[in-house]
Amino acid sequence: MNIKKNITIHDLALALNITASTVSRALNDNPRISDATKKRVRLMAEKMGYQPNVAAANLRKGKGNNIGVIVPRINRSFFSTAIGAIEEIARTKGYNVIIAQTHEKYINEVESVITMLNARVDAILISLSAETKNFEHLEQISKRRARLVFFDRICEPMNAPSVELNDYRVGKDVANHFLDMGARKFGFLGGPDFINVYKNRWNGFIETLMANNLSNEDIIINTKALTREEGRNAGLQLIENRQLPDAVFCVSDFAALGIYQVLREHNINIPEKTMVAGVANEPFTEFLTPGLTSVDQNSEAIGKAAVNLFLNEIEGQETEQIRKVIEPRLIIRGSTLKQ
Amino acid sequence: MNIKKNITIHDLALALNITASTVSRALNDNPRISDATKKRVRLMAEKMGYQPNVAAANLRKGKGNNIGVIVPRINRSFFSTAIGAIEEIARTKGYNVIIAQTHEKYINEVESVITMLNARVDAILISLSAETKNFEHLEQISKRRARLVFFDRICEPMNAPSVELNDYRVGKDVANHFLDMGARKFGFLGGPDFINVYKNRWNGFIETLMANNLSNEDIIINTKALTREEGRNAGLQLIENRQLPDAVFCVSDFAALGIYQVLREHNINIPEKTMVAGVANEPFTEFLTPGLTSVDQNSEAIGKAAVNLFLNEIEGQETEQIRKVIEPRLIIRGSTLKQ
DNA sequence: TATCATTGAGCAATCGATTGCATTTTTGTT
DNA sequence: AACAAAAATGCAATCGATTGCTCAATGATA
Repeated sequence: MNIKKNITIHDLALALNITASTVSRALNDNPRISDATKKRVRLMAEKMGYQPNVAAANLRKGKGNNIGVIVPRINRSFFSTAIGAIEEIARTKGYNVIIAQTHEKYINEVESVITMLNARVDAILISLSAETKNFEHLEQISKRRARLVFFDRICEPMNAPSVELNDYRVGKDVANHFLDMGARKFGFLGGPDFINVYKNRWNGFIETLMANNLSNEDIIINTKALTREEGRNAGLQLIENRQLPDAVFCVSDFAALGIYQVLREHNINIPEKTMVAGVANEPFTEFLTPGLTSVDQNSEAIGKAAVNLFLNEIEGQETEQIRKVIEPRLIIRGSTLKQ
Repeated sequence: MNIKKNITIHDLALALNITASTVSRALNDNPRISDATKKRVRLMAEKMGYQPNVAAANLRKGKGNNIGVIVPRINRSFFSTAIGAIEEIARTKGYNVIIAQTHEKYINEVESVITMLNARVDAILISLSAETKNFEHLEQISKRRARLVFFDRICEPMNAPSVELNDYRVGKDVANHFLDMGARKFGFLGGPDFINVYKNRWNGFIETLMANNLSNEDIIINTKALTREEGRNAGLQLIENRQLPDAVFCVSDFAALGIYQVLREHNINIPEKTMVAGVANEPFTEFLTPGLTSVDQNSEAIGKAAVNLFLNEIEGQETEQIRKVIEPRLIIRGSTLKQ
């Protein structure tokens, strides 16, 4: 027969002629247990192939060892890299990482939060969906004694621990770079204004222009999706304009790509005629010809910071600031390098 | 005070003046409970904000509602897309998806398997690490009453359900395409031979050439990592050769990229002088100039098939074949299109 | 009306680990 | 040698849901 029942601490106790409590304490390295006993227990556990029943422990302790991560889409370089970083750290601390994607739908976000809470996650690290404007589901989290950490797309009013990119500086750096390259007329392709990320990029961009007595009132296009397709539409709009801008800033690389392609199809030279810059430093940006100037979001650092915010919190290190800002890095490539 | 204890089925039972067993059965839609009672229970559960304690249920039932997914790296377009597909389906069926990455290390794979088993996953969907040659840890899975499904990087001898790309055809299609384009001398940059994926690509490639009375014995480079860096090294090796091949097939886009870049840096025209093709259809391949011919692995289909293999199995639909093969799609771009 | 199904619901044990409190054993002190 | 203090271990309740078995109520049938 190969259907051996799972070994429990009671089996170990029996074999060692001690009680289950002692076994439990020994395995948890409780100081009340002598080193000798601990050693015996561990040896026997090894020998009998003991594997703890996490569900039982969870039930008793009222918590699991899980961290939930909710993002719009997993197969976005930014998110998958952040998740990778999160997983790496979480695992060394004994946490499992449960993932969910919202596909930018509010309803999916709500459901994922509930499911994760039921699965007894100790924390939810979340990057909000584009649709999310109501936050009741997130308030459930603390009521159910789990932690909440925002990253990237945060909800400022909730005042929860959060990690965000310095998106203001994203806009500022790009604007300054454009100015350095001699641009005087600007285009801007932005996203929904209620998402902090997009709002801040816009602010950083426009305020820097204004500080230089310039503006780009005419050529602002706000889109909802920031896909390549939307980028193409925006590009067509630009071309229909009587006068092309010297430089266009897109808050997303994919949208930038759309513009980029339309411009090239219309034989409008990048960067000589119009410069283009995006955000995310997606892998493909490097390989366009010319390369697409973009802003690296330091996704790995963001992921790491997010888990660490949680880990520090439960380890009682309140010293850490509750709101972490990661600095972006402007990657200058051919699309903004005029000779 | 806001520290209300969690509502349990006992609280519901008390409020409804029935027993916890009845509540449990009602919530699980057990036919032994009348519709009237079910309705009352559900209403009260809603009203009191009842949320099940999954740990308790898991403990009692001896299983969780989790699916574990283990891959080399999450932030690879292929894997993140596959995981995305898995998550999407799993969630609709009430499963949580727990992820882990091995970074191609055997030891990480072993540890992840153990942790996941302890977390009571119902299944582990795995794409093996490049180092994995020993499979004891995987045998644990069935002993602990969980299912095992391989995808992409599989272990043939274990004869477990698996989903793989038709990698033989990958090699074959590329070879045929090269032949169509008039190539007669070939380079090949491959990976470790004990990984099914690489072996099959090689076989498909070489056997197609041989069927045409050609070979490429001279120019085979096997590497371990298949990174861009390794690709560059391989590219340099090619150039040092007295005679460049007409076409080079790299079993990975990143490695192909390395070769591609080195060739360009040495002003060797692609495709006129040498054609290059890769595998994975990474997003960047489309945006190189010229575009990099590659083979799409249909990662979404692979992910879907993997979960479904598991889901069908537990739903008792043994009709499905246990070994699924997904067809690749050759994407021809400029890097192999001679005028 | 008596009898037997049938249906609906309750009882109580169970899953395996944890933990407050009690008890036993050991060590140290005078 | 006697006893307090400290160290090590045991006892038993507990976490919340599930489930085999028993019991009660309702209805059908002769």
